[in-house]
Amino acid sequence: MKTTKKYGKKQDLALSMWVKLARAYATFSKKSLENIRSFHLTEPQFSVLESLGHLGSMTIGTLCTKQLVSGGNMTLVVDNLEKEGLVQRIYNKVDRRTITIQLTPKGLSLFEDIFSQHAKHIEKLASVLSEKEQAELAKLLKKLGTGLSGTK
Amino acid sequence: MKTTKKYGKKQDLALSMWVKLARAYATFSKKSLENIRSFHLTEPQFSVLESLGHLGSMTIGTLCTKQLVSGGNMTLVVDNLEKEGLVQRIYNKVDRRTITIQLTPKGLSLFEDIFSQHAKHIEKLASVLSEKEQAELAKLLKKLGTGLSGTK
DNA sequence: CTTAAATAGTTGAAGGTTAAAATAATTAAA
DNA sequence: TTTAATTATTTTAACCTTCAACTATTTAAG
Repeated sequence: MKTTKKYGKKQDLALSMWVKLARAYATFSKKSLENIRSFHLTEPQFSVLESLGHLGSMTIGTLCTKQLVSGGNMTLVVDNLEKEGLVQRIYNKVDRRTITIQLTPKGLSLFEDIFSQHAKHIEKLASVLSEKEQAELAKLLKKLGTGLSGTK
Repeated sequence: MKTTKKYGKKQDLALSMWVKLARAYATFSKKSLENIRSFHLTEPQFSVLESLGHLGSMTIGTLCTKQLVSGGNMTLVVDNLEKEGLVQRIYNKVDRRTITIQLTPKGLSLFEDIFSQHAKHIEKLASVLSEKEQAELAKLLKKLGTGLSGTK
């Protein structure tokens, strides 16, 4: 294993947990990405389509909040989706600072085509764990994630 | 919640688990990164120093395996660490295709300065969960990670 | 030995990522 | 109202990331 026991019991436990979280995420993410690439999309592009498809049109800023990324980043991802003709920018009349992103017909059609396939793929990957284990893992991850969000 | 229940019970469970894994990782990673940035290092630079400090000098290829990244990537990260005078390339005589990366005195000194601080920081973040929960989470994450590694 | 295949690392192109600075528009304060 | 502060998005610079093509070296086959 990576972390040699050198920092005391509590710290070793925390470091070990963090290493395993990072590795599990990296491995799962890589497998998921293989599937996404087969649709000729990048991971962040896919996530944006997913948000728009499931929740409807929203502003750049809202997309940033959902995906936990910076504004500069989202500008580029939306640019690239727009080049592909999958989304379009709608300039709002009410508040002219905001821009709403919506799926084009092509984008909506793609969304509908690929998401059930993708869900099947995720299910298959997760089946490394039993349903009970998945539920327990989800519970702990949620506690960790939400607990951290409030941290300084 | 993000995933609206539309894909059947098993798929919803898997999707929900995957969303929580991604969020917990993103949040923990962001908090950890704040600490790393205070040492004027990027995350991959920090990881390379960690490997070299804990495990000793190794080739570019071995670093790639440890960090699960591509060769082209590691070339750049090592370039940037070399510019900072933290590591150096050692051209091997035995097999002239390989290059060993080792810490400079400056790099070793930095490693020794920052790792106990970083371990404390990770411990603090992880303390959102009890020790028992951390152990349980680590166990499930390990099973997921190693189980996936063998998947097609 | 000579050629072919495999291995280690670098390079270049295309995207993603952040932080900081710059624009533009809205809201609040004096 | 005029000015100041805030909000939404874009731009830029620096770094990370992968994949595919390329160089150099080593190993294996004939």
